[in-house]
Amino acid sequence: MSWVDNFPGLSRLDPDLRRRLDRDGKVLKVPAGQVIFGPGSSADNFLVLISGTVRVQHLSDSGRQIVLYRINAGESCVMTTACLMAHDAYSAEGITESAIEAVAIPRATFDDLVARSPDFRSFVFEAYSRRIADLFLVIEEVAFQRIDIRLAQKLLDLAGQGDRVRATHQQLAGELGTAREVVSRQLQEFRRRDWITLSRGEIGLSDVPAIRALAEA
Amino acid sequence: MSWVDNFPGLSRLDPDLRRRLDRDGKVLKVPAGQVIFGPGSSADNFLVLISGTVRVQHLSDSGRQIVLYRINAGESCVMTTACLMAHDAYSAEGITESAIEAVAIPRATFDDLVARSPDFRSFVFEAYSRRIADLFLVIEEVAFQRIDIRLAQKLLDLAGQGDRVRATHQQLAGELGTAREVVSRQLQEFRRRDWITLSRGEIGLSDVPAIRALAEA
DNA sequence: CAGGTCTTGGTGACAAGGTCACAGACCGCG
DNA sequence: CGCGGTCTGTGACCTTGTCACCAAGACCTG
Repeated sequence: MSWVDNFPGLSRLDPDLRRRLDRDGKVLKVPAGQVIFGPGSSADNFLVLISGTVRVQHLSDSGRQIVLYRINAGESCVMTTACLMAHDAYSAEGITESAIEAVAIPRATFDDLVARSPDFRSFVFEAYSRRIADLFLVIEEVAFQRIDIRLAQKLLDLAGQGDRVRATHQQLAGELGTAREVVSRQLQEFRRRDWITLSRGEIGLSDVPAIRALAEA
Repeated sequence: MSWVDNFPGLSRLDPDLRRRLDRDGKVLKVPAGQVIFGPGSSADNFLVLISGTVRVQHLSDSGRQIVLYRINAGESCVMTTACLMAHDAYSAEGITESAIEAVAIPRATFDDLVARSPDFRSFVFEAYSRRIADLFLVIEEVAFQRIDIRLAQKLLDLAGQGDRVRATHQQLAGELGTAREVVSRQLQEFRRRDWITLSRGEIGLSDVPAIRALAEA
């Protein structure tokens, strides 16, 4: 039983290629809140996440921030890979949101696997496809969607199955690429409608159906 | 002499792989203003541009539009490729801005070249890197940059070496992902400062240094 | 040429969102 | 308890987006 079994896209690989992955890939554990890549740091590896999540965000010169996408367990950091391949500056940074386990696959092994395995190739290209779709969605939302709707979506997203969100207004603003004041005001409006309850660092969702209705408007 | 010679990234290929590209790649000519890919149409080819440019844009439900990037001669449509590989809907459309010549490389040939040639792999990954950087830039601009600065940049960009831009206000709005009225008002402001002259379908740049100063602010 | 129609551009009024300034509430800690 | 740091609330103001409508130019057709 090796980490490779956690990846649906990789489990079909040839036995000897799997052995190669097992042998060359180094398992890393990183605690929460660490910057694992960003402008400056150029790790020379293809990273694949076994557990935990990594938030990828962009910081503007003006100090504002936007979350581009999250890398979840079973996914890989293809974006960084492309930039590393092209020896290019990657203008986003990746931060661990929880403690993570990841496998670092050296560039040479990555290249070899791409060359030898159609399954590995489709693993890589599917990962690209998902990320690009994520970026398109971010552009669509930032350019054309109302902030109240985006905030409602984000609250539901961050709450998951539960009914509360642990985040400061500043953090929510960073998720959406807007300003803290805007989030504060929208949350006030939601509270006025009795959709949520507010306390320091936490938001309780008391009328999920109403929030969902707005999010899907 | 074949089209392959036009591509710096491909000219280093092995002679027999180049022959394979020559044999399997079909040269297409498409007139200006055609939609060559978009939601619905899923061409099963890796496209590479010999001449002309293709504008890739996204249409929102609300009828607004934004230009994501342009594919120039010597570049390829990697984004579509990733989505095709993953059998995924591509939510942007590509439109020829001029008459183009392109080479369509069948999926099987593409896959084979990725497997066999390190040079072809780096051609593909570099193309990804460039596109991803473009998308990051779009997100940064839409989310954080003022519209007057973006409009100034776009005017300089579209003017190229010349001092005039042939475009309607509506088209400029589509470039920037904003509304036509916003562009009209900003252009009025620029004219009030004697930076530009306005006529139907055309903008003359009379004070390029001033426009550049704003664009670089 | 007159009249109709479509495209393009201009503008006022208003709504939504971003910026700035500042105040008050809460938190942990000595 | 008092103090500094973080988090939240809010008013004023500016920029951007939306809506409604009009006018000028282009183009077509009888």
